[in-house]
Amino acid sequence: MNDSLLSALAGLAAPAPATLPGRVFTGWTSAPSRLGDVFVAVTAHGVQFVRPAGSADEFAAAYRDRFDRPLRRLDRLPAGVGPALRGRAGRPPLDLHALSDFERDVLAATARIPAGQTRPYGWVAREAGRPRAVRAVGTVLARNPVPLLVPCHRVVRADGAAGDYMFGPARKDALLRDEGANLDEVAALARGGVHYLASDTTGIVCFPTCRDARRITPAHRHGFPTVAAAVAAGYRPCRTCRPAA
DNA sequence: ATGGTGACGCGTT
DNA sequence: TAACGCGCCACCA
Repeated sequence: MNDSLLSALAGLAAPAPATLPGRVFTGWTSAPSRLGDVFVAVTAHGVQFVRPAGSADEFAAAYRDRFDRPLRRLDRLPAGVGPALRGRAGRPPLDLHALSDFERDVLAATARIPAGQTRPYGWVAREAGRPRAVRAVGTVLARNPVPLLVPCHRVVRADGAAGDYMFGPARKDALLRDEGANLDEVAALARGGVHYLASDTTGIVCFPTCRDARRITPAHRHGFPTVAAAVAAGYRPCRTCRPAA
């Protein structure tokens, strides 16, 4: 994930003035993405929504009802949005001012998951500073206003299953495979009760999709069902993927 | 040992 | 306010 997205999310941590939502100009357009053509709503601050193609009429009606103003059709997206939607490195500005602090924290944590890697819902909850709000994280991600731009498809269930996805579980799986995620290996490990991998040369334990875990030489690789078990065996949690302590 | 069930938990509407 | 949800874990058969 690129730094500009992270800083954009961080910058939004401060609540916007209450008057802002009604004053911000909004337009929409359609754009090609990794999920096919999508509807994209944009304000002066950045992308506000990414939704399935065909959402325009419904969105425009809701917008008129709420703000008493027509929704303008745009002929182009802000710089960086198109490439980011198509899965290339981009610098998509985001407008998430309408979200709660919790929602922003959840999306910011999700944005830190590298392409091709996955993290459990519980990991996002902990990273967002609410370790027990696991189910609330699921609620937030189910309504992620900017899928793809904030990669909620990289958040999976703790038991190794993919979990649900707003565009369908099959799409979630396809997106992850397209990013090079080692889903088959992860599934095979999970079947054996292994959810973490450790290296006896570095003494570090990782999530199986962590780039560091994937470079562990087979002879030095050890599987564990929990981080606690790995720690008890003398390993410490990876600083990159931060598995639960 | 694997799969189903319920209590639990939390932020939001 | 009570009910809801992209979850999690202990417990059971």
